[in-house]
Amino acid sequence: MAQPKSASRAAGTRKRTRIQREKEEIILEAALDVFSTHGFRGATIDQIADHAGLSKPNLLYYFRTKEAMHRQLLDQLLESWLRPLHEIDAQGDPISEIQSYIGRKLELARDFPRESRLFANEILQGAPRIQEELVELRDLVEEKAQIILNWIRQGKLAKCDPHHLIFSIWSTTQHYADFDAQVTVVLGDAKKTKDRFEDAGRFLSQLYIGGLKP
Amino acid sequence: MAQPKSASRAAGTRKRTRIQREKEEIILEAALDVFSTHGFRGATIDQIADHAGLSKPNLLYYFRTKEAMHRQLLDQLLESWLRPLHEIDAQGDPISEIQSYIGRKLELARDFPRESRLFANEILQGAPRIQEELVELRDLVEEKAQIILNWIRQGKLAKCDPHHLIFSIWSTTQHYADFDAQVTVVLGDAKKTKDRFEDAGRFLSQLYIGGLKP
DNA sequence: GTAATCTTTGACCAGTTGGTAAATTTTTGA
DNA sequence: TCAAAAATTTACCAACTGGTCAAAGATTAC
Repeated sequence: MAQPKSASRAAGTRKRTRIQREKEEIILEAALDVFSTHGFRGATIDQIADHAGLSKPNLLYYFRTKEAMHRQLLDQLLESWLRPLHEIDAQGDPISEIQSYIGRKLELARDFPRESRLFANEILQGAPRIQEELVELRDLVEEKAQIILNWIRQGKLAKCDPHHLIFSIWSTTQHYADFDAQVTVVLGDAKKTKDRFEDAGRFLSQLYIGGLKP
Repeated sequence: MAQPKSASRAAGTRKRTRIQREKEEIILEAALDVFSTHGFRGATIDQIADHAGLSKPNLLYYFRTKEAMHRQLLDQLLESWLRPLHEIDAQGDPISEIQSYIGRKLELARDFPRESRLFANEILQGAPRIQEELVELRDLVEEKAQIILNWIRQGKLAKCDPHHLIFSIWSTTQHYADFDAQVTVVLGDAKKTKDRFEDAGRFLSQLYIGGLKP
């Protein structure tokens, strides 16, 4: 007999079997595909099951609800999402710290566009399922905003509002993942993804060096 | 007897009655609310009907399908959406042309956030319903990119990729509408919307003046 | 080998969804 | 005023939705 109580508790404490680990990974991969392009409400369990090549009841054996899949994806996402901001070093050179922050964010947008869109969908729809996590994000932003303010006070950076500086970096970098459909039409299919991100990196580098030099 | 064929053809050629004009406006207003927060697939006709204070069949008397409402919203949107870019004047002063373009885009984000989110939702989901319209957008971008390139050749603007310049302006300005839920958490509820957009305007002004001056 | 456990499936269900049909009520124009 | 047109409502439907259940099939540990 099935034991959904333990098996489907993906983040459970009981040790998971090999099959559990494999199937859960397959399911999350499929769920990421579907959630990131249709949003939570627009996605259906059947779609995810199709993508995963599993039956619907089989999916629900590993994750008790659609929301459980969504939640686990978001939880996994947020950690890696905040890491680049975390890595900003108060001891480093301000301009190059910000440059490499932009570089790391661009890499994330290039290598994990689905994750970016999953997050964008959630925020766009009012962030109903990640209010708590956003508080964590706010605290991290506050911490880094203070570092930036100190840099400004020390005359190492042009005077500016650090919050809006961070917002602008988020938006310009994530734009290439979230609005990929638009970017592709404007630049033409011919432009390869790799070139596109290199061009973007050059442009943003120049923009922020010019705009932030004291 | 009802004549859905003509009445529900919202953009029809037959002259519309007073009631038709009023109700269609009410419905589109409600549809904008719902579509912009849930996306096309996530929105239901019942929700829109509730928002509009009408019965579901009554809604479908004015718009034959859910898709018809969505399409009309997008059609109306795109014109006003492209206007700020249209207004960039090749004869004007480059830096101040770009400054006022940013200003106009920020105003749109402030005054029409739902429209911005409707558009964002559509692009995020791969722009399945507005591929044709995006081609129009591409041509306009190409035209303005040429103007910017000329400015650069004349030494009036720092050398940069005009496409990515436009992308960065789109993303930084629309961010305040599309990611409002996140911005509000980070800045705190206390910060009034008006102040927020003024701060953003100041920051972006500085960033682009510094980054684009030749 | 075999019993206990884990995995998968097919049949099913109640609620929701987009949309329809016909009858009724309201508005309009002569 | 009154009939034609327009607007609204009630009742309805088939397809889809998230999710359940019990039974059958596959693995595992001894």
